[in-house]
Amino acid sequence: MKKKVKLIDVADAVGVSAITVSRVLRKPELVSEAVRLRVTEAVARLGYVPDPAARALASARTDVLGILIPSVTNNVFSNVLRGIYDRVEGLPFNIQLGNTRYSLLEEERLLGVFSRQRPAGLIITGLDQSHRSKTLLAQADCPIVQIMEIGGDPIDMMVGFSHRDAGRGATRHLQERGYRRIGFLGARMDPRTQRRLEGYEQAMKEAGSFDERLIVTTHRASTVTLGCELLGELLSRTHEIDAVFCNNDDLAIGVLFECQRRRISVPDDFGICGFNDLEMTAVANPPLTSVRTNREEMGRRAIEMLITRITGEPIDDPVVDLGFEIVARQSTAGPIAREGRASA
Amino acid sequence: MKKKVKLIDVADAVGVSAITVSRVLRKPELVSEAVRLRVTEAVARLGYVPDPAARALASARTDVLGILIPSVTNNVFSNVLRGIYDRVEGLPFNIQLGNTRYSLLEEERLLGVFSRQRPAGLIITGLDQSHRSKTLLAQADCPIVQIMEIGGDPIDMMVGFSHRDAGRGATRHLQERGYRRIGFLGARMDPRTQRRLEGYEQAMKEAGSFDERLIVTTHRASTVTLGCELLGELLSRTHEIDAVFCNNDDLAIGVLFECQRRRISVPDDFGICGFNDLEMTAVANPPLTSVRTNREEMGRRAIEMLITRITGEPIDDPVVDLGFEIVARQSTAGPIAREGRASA
DNA sequence: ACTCATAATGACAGCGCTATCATTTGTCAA
DNA sequence: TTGACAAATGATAGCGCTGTCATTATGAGT
Repeated sequence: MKKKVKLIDVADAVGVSAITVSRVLRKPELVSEAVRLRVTEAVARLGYVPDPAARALASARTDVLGILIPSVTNNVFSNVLRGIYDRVEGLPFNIQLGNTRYSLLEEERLLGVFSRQRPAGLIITGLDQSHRSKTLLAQADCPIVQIMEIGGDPIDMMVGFSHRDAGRGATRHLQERGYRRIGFLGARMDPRTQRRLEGYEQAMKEAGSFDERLIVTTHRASTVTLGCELLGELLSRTHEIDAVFCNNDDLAIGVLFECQRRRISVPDDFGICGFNDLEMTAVANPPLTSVRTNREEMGRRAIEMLITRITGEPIDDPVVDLGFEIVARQSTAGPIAREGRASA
Repeated sequence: MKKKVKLIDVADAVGVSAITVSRVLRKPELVSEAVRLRVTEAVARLGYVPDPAARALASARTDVLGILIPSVTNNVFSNVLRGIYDRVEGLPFNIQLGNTRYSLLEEERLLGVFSRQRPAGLIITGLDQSHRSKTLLAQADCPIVQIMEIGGDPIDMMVGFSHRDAGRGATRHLQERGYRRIGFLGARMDPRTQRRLEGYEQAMKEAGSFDERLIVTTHRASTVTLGCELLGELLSRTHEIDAVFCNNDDLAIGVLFECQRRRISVPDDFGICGFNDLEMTAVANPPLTSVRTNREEMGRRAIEMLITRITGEPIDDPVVDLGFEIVARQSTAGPIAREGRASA
């Protein structure tokens, strides 16, 4: 391994002081063009790359943007991540990803690790941080964006949408299409799923058709297979069901598969509404209605908000509501008019 | 923001020197038990957390394990990631994730960023690094694991399986089940997909049924919708097709959906074999045959190999073949005996 | 001509920690 | 008792960079 090229090596090569080279790299506007060009050339020629640790130690600041998400395998978060990586491309920042695995304790631990690094900015998922986490965030001394949801007091900034409204909107859509006995299937009951359930409950109560037996939830992570199982569970409780609002599209696809298997006709006998609008829903048979949320945009916006704050520009609104859209497809086209649903 | 607690603060509180506190944290076996206990207590009481930048600068070593993967949205890699995060939990290391987006240039750039941090270990995807990347890796002075594939000379260590063998295995499975005119659908033609195609070609040539028109590939990222489209493309070329080997399960699900739509009977008229064995394949209608690969295990093993090397223990074999398994399900149960396939 | 502001560069210290070597203390064989 | 050696602890000197202030050169205003 050849010896590392340091700032001073570049400086010596050009015949300036180390600090001038540093300035060419950090604040080029402070250096005359002539010197700047010679330094840039020498940096390239010698293959100099700054040492991030030394830089962090000396400047009490890093180029790290810390991201805390609860899962790397969940589609929803990887979509957000893609937006984040997209937007950060070409900018002088580095993404550091923390996987909290839906654990508040792990979130605290990672926040500790991150904040010791004096990040340039932080992105954290959701509104429900622990008290200790909030303390850590308050001390972090960098811009912070909470993503996925909006509501309550932002720690600093927020970008997301109201899961409660989305849950209510999806349920109302089913009601408008003529479904009455609408079930709720929820897995991985994290705070956002919880609020979608609240929206569902509200819509059902408003329609006077709320019934606890229609709600099936589990803390297990959601999968397509689980969608099949949960539908089975729901149907075993009561057959007087004519639609289901699934908390995400994996469950919805599972429900669809299970309906195919049980020869339950979708949407005539049974309506299905998913959540997240994964691309697959559009080509299923029948295509599935789902709630579209712009997750990549959420990632991009979060980065933009951080950058804006880091560069010291003013922010118009610290809370950005990205909204949602009910994408109505055939799976909720409406029931065939008849008394209740024929048993499978 | 309250003032940061430093090593020296802890040392003063206990009445020892800073270096002793450092040793309690780094190499506790060098410190007497009495002192160690008092220091540990003070660390907890004062809430001291070491500064990673200072540590990195002084020791020329970090606790960072750098991971380079081509995509964060692709299931395959997020499964590997999960294994990695699982295995690293509780260990004194931090994962730093780099997203190369299938770009060798971005891989080089990230490798530069990573190696400047003097990581404790590196995990990199695949065998096909650029020359510059290989140079950087050779200079990295830390253990390195190449994941996803095996073959060729390992830079240091490897864990994965032969994609060529897997592609051949899947094709042979279709042949054994009586399918003859077997198409190949491939998206995102990365090196691994390429080698699966080679395996397919080999099997088809061995059976004397190779035909270029049976191969449909694209560089677009694979999606379920794309699976529908590619099947359409394939069928528009020739109707004499009785099965298809899809390069991953997204495509396979899309093909299945498209078959449902075109009323092509699976598996009687048409066999479908996917790749990766996503959980969803097992509950589709009919359940899809797929090639199972243990991706989480791959992540875990990669971490274990790094740890073993970091702690200086000997490694039994630097190349670990995790193999694959053809999970035969109904979608390849075999064609109904008749002349060719009836046109849709 | 002389101040004063501005631009361009440099000297120096120090960020918080650990590697290295030095020193102190305790232990034991001769 | 004494020297030799190991165990425990400390003093010192950086790691590679940037913040801060100082210095020099340049030009404008009176």
